[in-house]
Amino acid sequence: ENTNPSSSGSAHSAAKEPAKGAAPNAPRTRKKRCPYSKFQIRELEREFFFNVYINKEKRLQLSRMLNLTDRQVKIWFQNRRMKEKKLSRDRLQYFSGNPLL
Amino acid sequence: AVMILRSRFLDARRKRRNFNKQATEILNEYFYSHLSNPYPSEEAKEELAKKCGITVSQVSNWFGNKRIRYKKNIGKFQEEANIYAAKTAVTATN
DNA sequence: GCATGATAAATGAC
DNA sequence: GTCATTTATCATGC
Repeated sequence: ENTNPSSSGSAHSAAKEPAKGAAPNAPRTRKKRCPYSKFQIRELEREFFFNVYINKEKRLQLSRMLNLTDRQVKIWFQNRRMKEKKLSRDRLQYFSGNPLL
Repeated sequence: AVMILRSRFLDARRKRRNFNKQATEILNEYFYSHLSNPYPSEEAKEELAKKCGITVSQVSNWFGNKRIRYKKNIGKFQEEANIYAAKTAVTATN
């Protein structure tokens, strides 16, 4: 369904700098958020279930398979760990209210 | 039984419910009275959450959304800003 | 139909 | 690494 909009440059995807070296001012444009496809999410979740922390080799392998950058996979795992922590907090708060236990 | 609670918990997360008028009032009061730096501390968030009857995460969400949407269209919030500016001005003089 | 709350990518401080 | 945040997107309320 979805792949990187920066699909053109395969190897080192030009995530940020569109202009060449010419631009004197570097107002490094923030990369637009692009939601990942169902397939990408499934594979990331699968690996996350295996190991909450991913090593560099699996990260590179996964990034190639999913057409994501190494950095994107790394960030995804960081965000996913934060999500897990928040889920735990919310669960605790929700069930601590003794809904009907 | 546990499954019911679990599903209820999952449902309750993405089903959006508007905050009551009173909570929105409190949040807006804080936001517009700290417009130069609308970043409540963790302690302030907890106090706001308690007063509004919502969670700290919900307070963070509200301020995040408010900051970006205010910045993106200040004109649209001008009327609202004036209302709360006047309101806080009154409380300040008292 | 937008307003609004929650979540998902992406950045930066530390 | 965590974590608060920015931003766009999603899902719902009305």
